Amino acid sequence: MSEKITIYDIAKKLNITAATVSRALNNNPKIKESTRELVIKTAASMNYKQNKLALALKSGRSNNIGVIVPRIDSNFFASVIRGIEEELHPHGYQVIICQTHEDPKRENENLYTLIDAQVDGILMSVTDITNENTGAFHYVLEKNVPLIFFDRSKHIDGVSSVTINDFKGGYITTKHLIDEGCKSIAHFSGDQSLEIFKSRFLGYKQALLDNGITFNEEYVIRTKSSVESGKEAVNALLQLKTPPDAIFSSSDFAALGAIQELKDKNISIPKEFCVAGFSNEPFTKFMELSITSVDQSPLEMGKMSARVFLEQVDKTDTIKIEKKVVLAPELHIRKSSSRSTI
Amino acid sequence: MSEKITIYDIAKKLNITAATVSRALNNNPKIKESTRELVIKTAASMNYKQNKLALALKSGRSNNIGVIVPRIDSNFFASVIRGIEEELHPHGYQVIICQTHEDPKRENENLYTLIDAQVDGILMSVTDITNENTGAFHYVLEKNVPLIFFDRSKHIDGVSSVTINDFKGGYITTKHLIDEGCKSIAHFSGDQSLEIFKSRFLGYKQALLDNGITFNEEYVIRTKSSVESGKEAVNALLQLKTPPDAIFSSSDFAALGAIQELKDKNISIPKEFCVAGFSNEPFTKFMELSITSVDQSPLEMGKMSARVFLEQVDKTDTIKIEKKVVLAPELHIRKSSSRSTI
DNA sequence: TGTTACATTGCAAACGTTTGAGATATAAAT
DNA sequence: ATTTATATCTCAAACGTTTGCAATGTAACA
Repeated sequence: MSEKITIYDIAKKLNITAATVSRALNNNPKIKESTRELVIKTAASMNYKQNKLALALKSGRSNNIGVIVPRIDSNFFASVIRGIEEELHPHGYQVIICQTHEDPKRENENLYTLIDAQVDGILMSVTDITNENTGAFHYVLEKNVPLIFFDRSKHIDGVSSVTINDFKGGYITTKHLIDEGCKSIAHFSGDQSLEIFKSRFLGYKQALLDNGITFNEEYVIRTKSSVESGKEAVNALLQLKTPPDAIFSSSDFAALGAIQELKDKNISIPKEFCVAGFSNEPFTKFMELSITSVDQSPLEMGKMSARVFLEQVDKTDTIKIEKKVVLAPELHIRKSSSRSTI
Repeated sequence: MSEKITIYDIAKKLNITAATVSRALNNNPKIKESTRELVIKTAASMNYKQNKLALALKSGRSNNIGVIVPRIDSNFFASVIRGIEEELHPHGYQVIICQTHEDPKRENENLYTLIDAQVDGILMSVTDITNENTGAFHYVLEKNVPLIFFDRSKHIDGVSSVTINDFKGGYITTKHLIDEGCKSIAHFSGDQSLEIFKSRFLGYKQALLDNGITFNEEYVIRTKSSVESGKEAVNALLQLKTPPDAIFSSSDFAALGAIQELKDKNISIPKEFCVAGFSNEPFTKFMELSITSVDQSPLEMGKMSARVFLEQVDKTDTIKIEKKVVLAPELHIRKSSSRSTI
């Protein structure tokens, strides 16, 4: 049943050689038009399909690209992947996805596996920037496989990245809270070994300074990206001698947790307390008390990463162009921080 | 820089043949222990990496599996993919993802592309069951590549599937609404050419009949899975001579739209009107007025699909085992339909 | 010493394609 | 008629593995 037919089968049928068949199918100009047509026609009639694996082995290119993310079931990463897939699909690339679950070991393992599987490029979001074991990354670079970071990046020579301006995201959000009349603004931060969280924090801090508000170390709390974590954090804040009157959270989930807890304590939002999140998760705009949040345009980020990859691939120049694309964050102001419109 | 080293390089260095190297590395018992150790050691020292493409060409197995979904940036599909990836990763499979955007043409194209890329199996959610052009599916089956449907399935001989019991999902949800005292229950349905929507509708209908409520054709509205569509639909319902007092929606998004519109019209939920959705999207439990919804356990569905694939692969028996796994839906009762707890 | 058995290793084909270099044929130019 | 150029095609190697079969070596046994 369904035996694989190769260019040899076509060649035998037409009494020509496999090389001619190959050239005919690849539109090589050295082939006479009439034979080309004949080959193409009989190839079709014999239901010939090119063996991609053989081609990959011969050419060394698999037409696969690898994408590594912490996890795929998050709106942000799923959207980025969608962008990547949509941009690369027309170019004949298939997308292989890997998850790290925030584990540097898994990250390394995925990198090695992808390279060993001969992918033509790797697009990834780093899990832990402090991980000094950059062996896997250099393994990628040695093999001359384009490597592109998106969102969570790491400074490595010759590696391009597509990120958003997290500093600005933190800045404009904090500024917005100040403009709404908030006097003491707290901050929920993620793991600051990741540059995105560091930058959001610095943007927050700078906005405070620029507006004459003294920075208070006590107001910065390390949270995880979960509702529960947000609840715990806001409770810690409320037990301070001088609790804040606003929160800029690096996570929409933590922001939601804070809001739920504040409501439980009958603290009115946004009148007494304002909250803003980050990522523009779908639920933030669905809530009755919709949540102000920073949009990271994940779809665009994915497409842009893919485009950077396309520029990079095929450039066999040893002079790698290191491209740094920085997208602009967009603050979506909603009820959780809109005192003016009430 | 970084020349590819092959088993021939190792062989040359040790003055043995490549075949021996290959066997040594693959733990073939015909190789003397001492040479095996020697080979392994020098392979490591030379930084040898097996060429997966060559292996794939030789064996005909790529160690890739394809996953086709309508779109990846939906919580449900992303979670299924996560489940698939986590189950298959330990077995050395990589996951290639493709999107159809509900377009049967794209679906066919993806099927052909994946087969041509020599994947070892295809796990997919169908876009349109009425699509009579089953050529691509048979192409897959001819090649003897395991094909497994998840969630949205299609009846094809020899194809396994992993779904949830949508009929039951529709039934228990409707029954729940009846138990809460709702007398006239409307239904938002998706494209009934898809079995999942047909089944949910039938479950809904059956529950009505079993409880002495006459089925009313007017109460069934075809919606898209969007907030906007839900708003339009509920408005249509409210303009009927005898509007319903509850909605069982096949989409959480449409359910949300309905709720927003009902609130706008000052109709109290759940006192005057109950709403229940389907899919258990994250936002349903985050809302202040949390939304009752049917959980489809996507993670479990993904893992189960992967397991079915693993059972199927390697079974070169022409007798294909056609396995139909049906998971149980779980109703998460929340505020939007809980009159009793108020 | 010759035979047998067994453990190791080598040889070469196979997977299906691409591609540089050589071969043949055809036509044009001298 | 001989050379030159060009168009078209064939040969064979290469990509890096795996694997059936043959070959070698060694030890035991008769």
